[in-house]
Amino acid sequence: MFQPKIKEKVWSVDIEKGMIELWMKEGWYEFEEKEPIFVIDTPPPYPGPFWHIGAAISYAQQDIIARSRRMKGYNVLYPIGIDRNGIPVEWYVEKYEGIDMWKYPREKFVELCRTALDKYDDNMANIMRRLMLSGDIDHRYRTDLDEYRALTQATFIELWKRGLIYEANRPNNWCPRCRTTIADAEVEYKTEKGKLYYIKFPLKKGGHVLIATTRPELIAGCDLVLVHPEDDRYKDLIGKKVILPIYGREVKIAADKEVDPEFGTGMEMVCSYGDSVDVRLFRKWRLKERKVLDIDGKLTEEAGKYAGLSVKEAREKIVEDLRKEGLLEKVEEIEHKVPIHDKCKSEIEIISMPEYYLKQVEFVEELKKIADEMKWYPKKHKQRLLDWLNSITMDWPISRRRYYGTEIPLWYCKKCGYIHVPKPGRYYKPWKEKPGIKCPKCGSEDWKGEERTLDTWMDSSISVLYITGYKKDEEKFKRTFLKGEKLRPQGTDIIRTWLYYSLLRVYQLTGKRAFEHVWINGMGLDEKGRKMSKSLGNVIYPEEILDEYGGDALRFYSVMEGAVGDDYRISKERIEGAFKSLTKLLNIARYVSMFPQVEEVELEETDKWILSELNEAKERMLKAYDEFDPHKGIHHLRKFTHELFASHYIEMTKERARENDEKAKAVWYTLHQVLKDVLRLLAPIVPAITDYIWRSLYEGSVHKEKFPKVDRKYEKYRKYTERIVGFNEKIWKEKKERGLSLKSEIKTEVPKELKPFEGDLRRMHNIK
RNA sequence: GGGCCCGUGGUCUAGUGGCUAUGACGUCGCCCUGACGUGGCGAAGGUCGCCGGUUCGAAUCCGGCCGGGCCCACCA
Repeated sequence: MFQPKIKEKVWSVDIEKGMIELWMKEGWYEFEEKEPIFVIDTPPPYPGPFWHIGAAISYAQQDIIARSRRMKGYNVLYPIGIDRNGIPVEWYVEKYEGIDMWKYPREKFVELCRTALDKYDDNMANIMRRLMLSGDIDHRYRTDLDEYRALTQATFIELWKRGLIYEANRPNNWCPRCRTTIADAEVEYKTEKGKLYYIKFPLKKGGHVLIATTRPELIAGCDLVLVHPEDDRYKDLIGKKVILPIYGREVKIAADKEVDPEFGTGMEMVCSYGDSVDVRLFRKWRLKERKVLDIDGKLTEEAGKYAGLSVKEAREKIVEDLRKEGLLEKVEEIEHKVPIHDKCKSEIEIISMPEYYLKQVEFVEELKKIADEMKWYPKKHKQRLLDWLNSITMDWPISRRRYYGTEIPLWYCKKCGYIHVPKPGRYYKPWKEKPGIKCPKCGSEDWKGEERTLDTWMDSSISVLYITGYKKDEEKFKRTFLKGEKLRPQGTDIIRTWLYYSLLRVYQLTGKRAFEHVWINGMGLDEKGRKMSKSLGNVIYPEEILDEYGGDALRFYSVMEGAVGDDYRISKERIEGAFKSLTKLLNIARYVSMFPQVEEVELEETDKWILSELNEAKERMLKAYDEFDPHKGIHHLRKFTHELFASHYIEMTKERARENDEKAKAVWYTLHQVLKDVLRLLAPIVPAITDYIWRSLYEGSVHKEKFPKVDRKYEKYRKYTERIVGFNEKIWKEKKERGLSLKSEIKTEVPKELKPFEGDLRRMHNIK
């Protein structure tokens, strides 16, 4: 009699692995036919040899949302994807194959990229399984599939036909390292120590003025010198001319109130292009652009004798020359911000190139409305999107001069320049395919295929359309995208890229807002609150944690730890603490498993009391799940389980449970009732241990269960909680102080408020 | 320069006007009972960032400051 069904006394990673294998065999989480539908547009991670533990944790948190929605009764569409387009794999191939992309046959290079990506694809999938993501990992989509790229191209073609895409030759952010134009959203700034050079510019009428600049190498591109209109020092010079040092060209002096008289000498030279201010000033003053830099970031013929030098070399050289000529007045050390490419962190130059643009400026107001309509978790991050929307002043350059991306599906007639746009639906590679038609304008068959690819955000930004069957399965699209609730979970770092571009593209294509819910997770930092990076040597890899503590412990830890949307520190010590909680849960179940399951019988007061507290924990936890923030409910649930249930209820009823009468059955019934509900409530967070326990004791799997219903039947019993806990603690303490064992007899009175529980309390404490 | 967020014992965390501020992890004692490699009891540890205001009463509301983080922006 009363033998536990659960044998293990300690939770273990091996049991967890066994559960994962079991689930894989059973094949789970097919998308079903029923409604309501809940769509989760999970960020497809980029494959690589290492996965950041913080990223891994955020996927676990998304899975908790998916599982909790399922248990709430939703049919959850939760696809898993891998993002494979773009620059990182190109670098990887260049580095590990020791080749230069530009000097390598494109077709072969693309093949090498694919092979490299495949190598890490499985690695990612394995970590996802260990994290116990309940999405369809086996049928994960990839953004470089022909089908996916065909959809990206189809959306390009549609927007092209609607006149939202155009080509223009404009100054843009140019990454010399990656040899491509990039969008403002991909630009970051870093603070750097730099030098401010004070240079003498001779005046045409004689004498000279002093101009301060950080970019002396760009003097060749100078087409205007500006002063503040109210600056008394220079009022007389407005309209006069200066002579550029080295080059001898004459340049006009003009007044513009944007000039800060306090900075440098209060006199500014405007060059093509030192920074984004120059770009604006060039447009404003209709200046003549001179291409001083080429695509490799080297100076051109325009720069005279400095042609062929890199920016750095040219700067040193020209400073030296100026010094020799006595034109360098002084050099000042300053800190300034330089724009860098978010992917490769190298400095960006502003260069004019012909690029394709997608209109975005005219959509900003509508997108602000959409930002307001969506529910944000947590609310505060909405501001980041609004800030970004408010800073958009130009359209989105979408063409990239790279190889591993979705090709721009266009051909140009070599004879008459006609642009051929193919029919949507297929995946086109114009750099190696012929369109197979005659030019409708001139009849020529001589075409030049477009060689550029699209910004990878053009692909990723339609993930929610791809997963809901847009342009492929109208029925599915209607049920999921149009009728379902859609959630976008993602990190703070990609609000202005992935989130913004998704909202823009989906709105342009469907006229709808892409999501009802936006859930923003915080970033995982190291134990001291610093970013994890290889250079700091503070990186923790998910495999390490998964091998040592398992996915359940990591998931439980992440829920115990931080509130949604805030950064949090990752601590092994605390993950270990989470693991201990799992062992405690296992042992609670082990105890319960000693007793048979019975039909509901007449309950004693103690039983009703714990059920009232169970309901309280339940209500809090369910509410937390509703708000996609299980953290809000988990502390109370843990307290209920470990303290009220394990320490108080179980101890109070231990004696009664060992009888074999109706009163014992009441305990048995209650024990199982509580355990089942606790398991159901915890199942989304710790899927392995809850299912292990469930399958050991009950029918089926806990993951096929629904959340328990709220039941306030015994609500009034909650008022006893404080007294019961207080009374028990008092007795424990008293026995302790008197050196008595907990089993030994004690003489005391049960307070009259606790009369309903007197029997259980007397047996528990052995009160005579 | 503008904006946003945050600031509770060593660490994490509950708590949006009201009993001596919650709990966890960790630390230090003691104890072990038949679900528990665990558990129980106890101890140390916080002027709830600082200052002022509102109020009978503030961690909680208001203002200012300090500190930390983030975003945006034209300092060449």
